[in-house]
Amino acid sequence: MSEVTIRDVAKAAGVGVGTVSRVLNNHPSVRESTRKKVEEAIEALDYKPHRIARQLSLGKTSNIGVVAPFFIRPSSVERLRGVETILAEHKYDLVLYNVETKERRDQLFESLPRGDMFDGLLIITLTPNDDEAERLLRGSVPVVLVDASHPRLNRVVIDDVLGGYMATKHLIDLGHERIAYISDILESPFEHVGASSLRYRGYRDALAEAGLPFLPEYYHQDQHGVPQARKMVHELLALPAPPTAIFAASDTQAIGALQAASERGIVVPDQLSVIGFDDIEIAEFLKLTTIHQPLFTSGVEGAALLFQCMQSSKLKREANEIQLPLRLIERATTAPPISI
Amino acid sequence: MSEVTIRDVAKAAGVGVGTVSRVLNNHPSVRESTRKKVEEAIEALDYKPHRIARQLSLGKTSNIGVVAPFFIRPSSVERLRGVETILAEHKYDLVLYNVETKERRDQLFESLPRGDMFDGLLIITLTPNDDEAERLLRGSVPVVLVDASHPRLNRVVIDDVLGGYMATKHLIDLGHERIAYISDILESPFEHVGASSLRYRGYRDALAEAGLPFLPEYYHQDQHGVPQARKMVHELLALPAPPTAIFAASDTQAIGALQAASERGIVVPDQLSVIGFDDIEIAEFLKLTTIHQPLFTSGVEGAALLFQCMQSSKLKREANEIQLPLRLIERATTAPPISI
DNA sequence: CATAAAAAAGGAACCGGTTCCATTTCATTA
DNA sequence: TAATGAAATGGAACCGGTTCCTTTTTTATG
Repeated sequence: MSEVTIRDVAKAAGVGVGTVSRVLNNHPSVRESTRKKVEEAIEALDYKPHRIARQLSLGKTSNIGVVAPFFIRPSSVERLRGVETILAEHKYDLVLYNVETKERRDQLFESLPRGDMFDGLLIITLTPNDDEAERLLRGSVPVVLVDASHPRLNRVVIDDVLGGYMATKHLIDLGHERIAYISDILESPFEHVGASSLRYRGYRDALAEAGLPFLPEYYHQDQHGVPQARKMVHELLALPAPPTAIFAASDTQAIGALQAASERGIVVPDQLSVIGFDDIEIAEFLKLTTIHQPLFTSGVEGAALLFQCMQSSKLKREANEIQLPLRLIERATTAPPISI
Repeated sequence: MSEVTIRDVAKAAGVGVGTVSRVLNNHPSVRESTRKKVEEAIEALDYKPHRIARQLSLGKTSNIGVVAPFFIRPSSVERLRGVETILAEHKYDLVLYNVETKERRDQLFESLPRGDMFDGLLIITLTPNDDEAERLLRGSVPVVLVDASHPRLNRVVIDDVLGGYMATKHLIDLGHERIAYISDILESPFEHVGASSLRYRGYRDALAEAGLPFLPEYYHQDQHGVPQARKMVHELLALPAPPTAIFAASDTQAIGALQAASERGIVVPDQLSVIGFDDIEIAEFLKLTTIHQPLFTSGVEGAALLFQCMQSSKLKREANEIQLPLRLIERATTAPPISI
């Protein structure tokens, strides 16, 4: 409808296009009387500048791109909320790339470094391999990873090994000896080295430190999601010597664990302890013991770091790493095991 | 980095820019040998077309815009998932506009009709007033409302009055006579006529039909969110004659209700029935009785309708309305009241 | 082999902004 | 009042694609 261009405005106001552009961008060297004329013409024609044209001319989009396995992870939503907070401050818009399949992931890593649609890129929970990292570095826009890591890229991370250790240690301290670990698939096609496998390392470390044996049958992995976790825990609880405690690599999976337990009439925490990871919003309501990681904050920090990089994009300094703290939140799903 | 343009490619391949463009767009009239030359040059220079420039030239963005009060409503996430499904099929990208404040809402309704950043606009859970609807209609891109309604705009809706009626009727049928309703603020700054006030109408209708009095003290409203709902329900349960059943306008608020009840040692559903609305993902896990609305489907249908409009944008036919069905899901938070 | 018709290719103009440079207008000072 | 410098303005060129019109090349036909 509104095909009013800057030239139409210029004509209507009886000035040149340059002057109209200067008015639009609050350039100081426009006489007050001229500015008024132009503003009246803009008003009269209901002119609004064409953002795409502006972007092409400026070589700048005022968008930032966010890639995330968005809908399969409630934690992504929380992170994105943090991102949004910063974006709103800077008047940047959000272009969202959701990832649910490996094809989509690869296609994005192929096309995103181009970066013509945004001035900065935030990658959440997807770890690039070395080639991909290289491409991103060569690309024209700054990149920040959140909940993913690569030595050559800016990143906001947590210590997943420590987190796995903390969770397992908590169960050990309560007196558990038969501790299972459930997680999504460690060799995930999504991630180069995923968080779950680092947490797994922490789990193994804690067991080893306590002199507890690692039992392969206590370690299950499947796609991320409540129903899959439920199924895994059913299998665990059907073992001849079932675990007395379960460490789930995410709260989502811990929910599946609680579900399975409840379906078998097993009372948590009396007969089974469950600890999760993330501390997503409903964790509190479910009274789920978990390792809290600052999800919202990770988004805020990631976006802030990205803007910082965008400002000083010239100086190719070292890749920054921001590490956020973890915290054990003891609620009501863990307790000492039943004494025999 | 990659400032390779189509002219560079043309030079390298020893052809004109037009030919390169034709190769890029699979135009038939390019000789096979020429195509090969060009493709080799593209490969050699690692050329990727500049999307913004393409958009300006084409007057088409391959983006669709989605506005939603996104992070305050888990239901929006589910809807967006549906939208994404369709988008991925069509190779469209998603530009997301989150709304958390009235200022932001108004600013968006002011600027979005311009529609230069996307080829179609989806508005979720935000109801435009008549002026805003008019602007949207005059704008250059098709618009579809999801979970919001305006007679002149395309929309995917549910019958909120019926939903409110169904929830209340369920409680009445169980034998409840003291039924409270909690909701977010009816005269919300976000919405012209919000869903909550329509559900409220259904609530009143059901009460009236059953000959039950409407008691103002059984009707509370506050900002949307778990803690606010929790507070409202604490107040309700502290009344001299507290309600025996609560209808919450959303599952999120129902969760707050459950929390408050549990904190007061009131057993659900024996001493208090709670019914929600939406059937968000955790509702099943919480065994929450609720009115199911097709959230995911609403996104799918909304996006599909939008693409349909975008295809046949010329013919200004009537505004379509797609109404999705509601379903009572009886789980474990409602039961007959205790007989006195 | 000449010629007409069809196919392929070249490149200017365009999309709608911004910016830089040249030019005009204004203000200041002698 | 003229000279000088500063401020304000006009508009061509540019950003990097696409497209249309024109020219060149190829193919088909007599």
